[in-house]
Amino acid sequence: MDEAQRKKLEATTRYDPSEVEGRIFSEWMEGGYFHPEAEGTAEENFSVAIPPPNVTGALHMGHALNGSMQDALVRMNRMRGRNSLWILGTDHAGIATQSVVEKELRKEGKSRHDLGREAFVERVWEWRAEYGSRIVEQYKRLGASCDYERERFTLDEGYVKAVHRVFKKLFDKGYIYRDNYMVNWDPGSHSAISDLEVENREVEDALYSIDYPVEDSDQVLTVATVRPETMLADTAVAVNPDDERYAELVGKHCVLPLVGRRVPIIADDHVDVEFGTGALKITPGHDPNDFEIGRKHGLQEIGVIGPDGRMTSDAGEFAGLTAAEAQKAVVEALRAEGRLRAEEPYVHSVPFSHRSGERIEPLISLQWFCRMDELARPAIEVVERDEVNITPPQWKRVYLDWMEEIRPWCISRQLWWGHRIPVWYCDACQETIVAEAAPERCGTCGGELRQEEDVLDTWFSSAIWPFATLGWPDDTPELRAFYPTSFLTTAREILFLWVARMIMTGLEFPGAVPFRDVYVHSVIQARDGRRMSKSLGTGIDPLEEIDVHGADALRFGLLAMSSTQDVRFSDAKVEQGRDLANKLWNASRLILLNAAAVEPAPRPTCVEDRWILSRLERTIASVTEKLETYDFAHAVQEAYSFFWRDLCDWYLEIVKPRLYDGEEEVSATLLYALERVLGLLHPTMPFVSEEIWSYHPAQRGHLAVHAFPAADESLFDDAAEADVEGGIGLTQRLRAWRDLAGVPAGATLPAVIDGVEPPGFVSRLSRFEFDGVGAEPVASIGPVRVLDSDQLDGAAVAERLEKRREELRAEVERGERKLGNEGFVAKAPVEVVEEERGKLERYRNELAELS
RNA sequence: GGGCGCGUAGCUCAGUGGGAGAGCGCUCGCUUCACACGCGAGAGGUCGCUGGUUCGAAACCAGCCGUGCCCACCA
Repeated sequence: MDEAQRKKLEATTRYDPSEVEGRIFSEWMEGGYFHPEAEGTAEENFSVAIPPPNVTGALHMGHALNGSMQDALVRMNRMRGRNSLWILGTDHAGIATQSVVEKELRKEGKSRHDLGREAFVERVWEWRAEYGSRIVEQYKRLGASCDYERERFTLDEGYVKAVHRVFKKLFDKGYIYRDNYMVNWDPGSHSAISDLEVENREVEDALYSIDYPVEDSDQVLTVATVRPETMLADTAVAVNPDDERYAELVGKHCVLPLVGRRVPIIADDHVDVEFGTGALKITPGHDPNDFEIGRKHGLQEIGVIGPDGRMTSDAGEFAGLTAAEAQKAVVEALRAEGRLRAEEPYVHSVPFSHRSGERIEPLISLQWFCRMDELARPAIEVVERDEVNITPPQWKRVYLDWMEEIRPWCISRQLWWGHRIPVWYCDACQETIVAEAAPERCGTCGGELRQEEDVLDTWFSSAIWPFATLGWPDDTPELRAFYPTSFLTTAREILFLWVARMIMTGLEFPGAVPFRDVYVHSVIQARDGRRMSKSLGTGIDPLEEIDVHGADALRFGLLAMSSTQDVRFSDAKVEQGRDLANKLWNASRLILLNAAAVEPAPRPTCVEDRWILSRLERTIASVTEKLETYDFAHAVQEAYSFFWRDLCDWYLEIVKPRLYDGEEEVSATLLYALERVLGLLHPTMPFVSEEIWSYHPAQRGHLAVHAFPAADESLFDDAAEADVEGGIGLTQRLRAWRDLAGVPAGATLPAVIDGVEPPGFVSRLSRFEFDGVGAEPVASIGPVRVLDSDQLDGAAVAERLEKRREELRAEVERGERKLGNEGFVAKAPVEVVEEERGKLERYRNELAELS
């Protein structure tokens, strides 16, 4: 510490994160600490792949929490000397990014179709060049020690190569195929989306009952539906095979009202006898269940609603109407024909697009699919065998259940922004070519080729993130040094969407699990318990919290509030973090400005020294263990409590006289403790710990690459802990007695010791002189006999005394009752009974003294 | 319909069988030479309800009530 530093330390009584954080971060970057060489093996090294945020994204609390946890472990391992890589990058986020740019175009009065595909995609790249680094910069504000030199993007050149390789391989294995199939059509993004991008919401609709006349009879079959407009595409009516009411109708036909088409009456056990009339209209073209039934029975598939959400020409007179308009018109027409039997309100759950928010239109369309069964099997096994460990453990079951039920994945999207599917068609000879790189001409007939228009689901590329970012499919040094990665932290909502798929592709391609541990972190809710969401306006901006309280405060707060359950955002916890940073700063000022010039080392000379060293080392052991097991909430709270309570409230107060005296032993011990506390806290509070470290006499380089403390068990000392904790307890009782007896805060009271001498600090911290003479004892607190003096108010003392007697009587009564219970004495463990006896005796003795 | 959580001090949350805890808030006292983002001392909980297991339950079991999330093709 030079003179300028000393002056600054003396003058700065308040830690100011805004002055520190930018400067410290630049120093880290200049040091190149976050950019490890690709050396060694994945076994020796430590690596984490960040869940890539959307390139359109802004840092939200989920990122901030997840980032704080990853950074804590990455920093801890880096400090331990392991070659540590935290790979960072962004996801091209097909629909989200395309929408942002389309919105921009709309402001200019244009659509993407005005530009054409090529120009539009060019435009999205421009957008990305301008705005795509926002979230990366925000991770820097958080202090995340990612390797910013190895930043990746899911559409960059090498990544495209990896995606094509995966597509080709899966196609060659027969997993990827093209089919006309029922998909979730999102009219908002004009694309198919996967099951996982659909959310069901409760909606109040009307349930219509419609009479379908049975051919050559005066009977009618009444069907119930919430979507009467789809009756135009009905190709059957189904009843349950066991339903006796309709047994003789099966095999006959109905005649569709309005349409006039003959449709068969079929039997299928999907039909619920109890529901409505027990007759179900079958619309294979517009309902997922009906689609399955239709395929099973070989029914015709008619589509009356098009991709634009409007009725097609097959809808006859209703063609051109939107589905909603058609619904009204069809209902009116049915009413007019007297076919509408009933209409009643009906609440049911309806699929909506998670992407655009619009109601999903189930449609049959030509899409690319990936069969999942073969990929899922090994991914199930590695989790069953705990080769991939999921914490908290209840998520293992959830993962396995979902994987057992996995269905084909619709991987094509009707978008322009994304990985264009590497498939080419020859119109001349109808050949389909799947290739990793664009072929020149058709290999069969030499004809012109036309590339598939669709792009891949964004999650298709995210699924290979842990190895594609390391250079796969090439055999790169990075891949050898950092794959498999060490662990993954994630929000539970992407357990299926992303985590499961990474495990599947990891096993299929590099041939090893992508990570050994998956930690599913808690969800931080808004202050009022609702979800944090942009649309609800309930989001809390982490950047604002960083601006106001500092990154360390936010990191501490988020970790502290993130127990395994879901938890509401707590300003108090962030403020607790802010206060801790300030307390660290000020306690460090006390030590650094007063310590003698000595080497930091444990140099205990008395019981208090042995006590604090024991507590320090035990805290290091415990906090470390909690960090390693992803118990971040308890880790930070325990570090807080050791530092604030034990070190500041007690030890620093105890040793101040020795410190001011320039005593070398206590200086060495304090500098040692400070060095270790800074190291211990650095993974969770990197900025303030790094800043303070720059003033520490042992500082030879940055704390970010200084050794993380390993607990020194030789300093554990049960006897010293017991002695000092006894002294602390006595001090607290003495202080409480003074307060309740109305003694002025500054007064020193005379007393004598009758019994075991307490540790030396008790007298000073409680402001009692233990060598008082002459006066009568008026109170007894442990071994301390308080002597009468003119600073005491007799009435208050008497009142205090009586209160204590009351407490003791209650304690004695409690003890007697417990020990009088024969069952307790006979069945409880001996040590528990002995402890009770000891306590009872102490309370009886004290009560006797006071009477 | 199935699954997983949660209900502990005014608030947000710890606490998995032996005397109810933390942070914030509140009350009282401290301009004590690191820190008022501070120091000291307090007040404040029939641990959702009802049964059960146990010498002993906030904790274990059952049921109920309340609440949140995930999954699911009953029109």
